[in-house]
Amino acid sequence: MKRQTWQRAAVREALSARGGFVSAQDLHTALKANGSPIGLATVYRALADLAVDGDADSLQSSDGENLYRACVSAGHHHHLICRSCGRTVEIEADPIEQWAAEVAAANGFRDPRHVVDVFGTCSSC
Amino acid sequence: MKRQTWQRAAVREALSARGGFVSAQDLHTALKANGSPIGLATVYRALADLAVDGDADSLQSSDGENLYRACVSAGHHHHLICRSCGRTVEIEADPIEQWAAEVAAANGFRDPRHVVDVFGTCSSC
DNA sequence: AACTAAGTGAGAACGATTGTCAAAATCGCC
DNA sequence: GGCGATTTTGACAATCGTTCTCACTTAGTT
Ligand SMILES: [Mn+2]
Ligand SMILES: [Mn+2]
Ligand SMILES: [Zn+2]
Ligand SMILES: [Zn+2]
Repeated sequence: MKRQTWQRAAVREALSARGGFVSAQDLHTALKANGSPIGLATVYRALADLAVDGDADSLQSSDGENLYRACVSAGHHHHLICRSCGRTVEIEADPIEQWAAEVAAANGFRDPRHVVDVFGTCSSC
Repeated sequence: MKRQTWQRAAVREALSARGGFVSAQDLHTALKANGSPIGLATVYRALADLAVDGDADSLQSSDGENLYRACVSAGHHHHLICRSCGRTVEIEADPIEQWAAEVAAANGFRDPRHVVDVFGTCSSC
């Protein structure tokens, strides 16, 4: 059974406090800066769990880091991410969902998953 | 000026010989298995150059590896990739191109780029 | 309180990628 | 063909994000 620890709560809360996407390392640094003695490995584990449970979105940055963000909308969705400041807008992509399913089926691919993220420069940047 | 070396030619050729996406390490292993004394760092450099020059597609796998593939169709396109055997189909995504541009503009994002890849299990797997 | 399985964390280990730098190879030129 | 300036190579070290190890702690149960 999954146990409730102050560490997981702290990660959850720190992630929400941050607006956009953060790396595990940055979140760990932020937590320590606030006096928390939480371990780095624990932050990694908590974030991975949150992502699995659908409570956080995750994506890899262009330089290979895994970034996490407290999920605001439930269910499947995609992201519009500012490549300068990290500001993120969650977007629906109804036309894409169907398109992905169709193109997979048309080529004999089963169990399709897709990665659809749009990067750009936001109006503030 | 860019010099022509047998190493770059070998990487180019090995990449074409492979059908789908390969990691630098795997391609290096394949080259060595064929008797080539090429160095690993050189394979990394050659692949990066090919990608920059538009002669190879690149993407990061879900576990963070950079994968490369000899580009067959010129211009912008997307991929349908078998997560089991790496077989890749290049696909057009006309509906997505327009959708991405629209959703970026609607949210005030400039200079939009998008990542659209569909993963699945191909009919042979 | 006692028990037990799950969770934690400091540090080691890992793995893909990049940096270093002396030796080797390419290209333009004579 | 030979020369020299410049680029490229490759063995190896270094980086860096992430995962593993394992002794210790703790949540949840009885
Ligand atoms: Mn999201
Ligand atoms: Mn392609
Ligand atoms: Zn921005
Ligand atoms: Zn396949």
